[in-house]
Amino acid sequence: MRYARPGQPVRGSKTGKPIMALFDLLGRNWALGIIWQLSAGAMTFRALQERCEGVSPSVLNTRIKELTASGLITRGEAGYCLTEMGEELFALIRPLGAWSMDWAARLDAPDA
Amino acid sequence: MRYARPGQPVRGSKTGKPIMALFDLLGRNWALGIIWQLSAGAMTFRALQERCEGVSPSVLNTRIKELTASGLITRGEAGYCLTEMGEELFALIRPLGAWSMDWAARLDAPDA
DNA sequence: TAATACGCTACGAATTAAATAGCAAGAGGT
DNA sequence: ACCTCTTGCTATTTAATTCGTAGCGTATTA
Repeated sequence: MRYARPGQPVRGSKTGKPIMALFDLLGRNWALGIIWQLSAGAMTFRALQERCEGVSPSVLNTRIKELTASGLITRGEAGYCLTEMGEELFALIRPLGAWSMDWAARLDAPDA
Repeated sequence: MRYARPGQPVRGSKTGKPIMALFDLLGRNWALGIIWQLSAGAMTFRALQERCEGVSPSVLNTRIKELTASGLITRGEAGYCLTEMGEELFALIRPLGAWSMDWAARLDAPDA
């Protein structure tokens, strides 16, 4: 398996620029969703799967491995959770929650 | 083609929550990279393709349509560019640039 | 002992992306 | 008119990813 890591070429990025490695990592199905859900606290594999609307275990497992290798999540006593870096990243993407609601409203009423 | 739009079920999201629709949209290959590159200003299809490390035209074209339908990018005189909403979104993800460099450094030296 | 929850793995099918070639339209020059 | 170039994009084939489902092995609880 090929993991997205800064400093080396990754899928879709021949330069290995950190931001492109990050985009490659996050630009996979459910990667952002997993971080988002884990921000609520540690949870088991199956709880996480359920929160991610029943994503298939194979995809979930793959994402977990990628995110773990990238130092964003880890597995503790209470299940999977964000690492310190993962919490930092979540703090950055957190505003997307509020913004997405604005976005949704404006897509419904483009003349706002 | 099935576009990611808030308010209705999308790929991987049966609930239609705005944040999940957004994650679905951004969680596709090159979606984030395209927004990132367009923040530098309007550019032609081929210029954008070149900046995205030679992404295939079919993928680029698909992403352009999705992002256009979602109101994040548009096509003006000088080529493709971010809409007002696109600029807003970029402002939110912009901090990822600096953070990703920290992240890269800490992955190389985990004992920092 | 049975039942349950757990973290996964296997595998075929479906979807998505990549790679490459090339077309039609427009601009510009000769 | 003709050639050349750029542009936006489509077509086609092939590769990679994701999905959906079934189920295994272990641990815990009843």
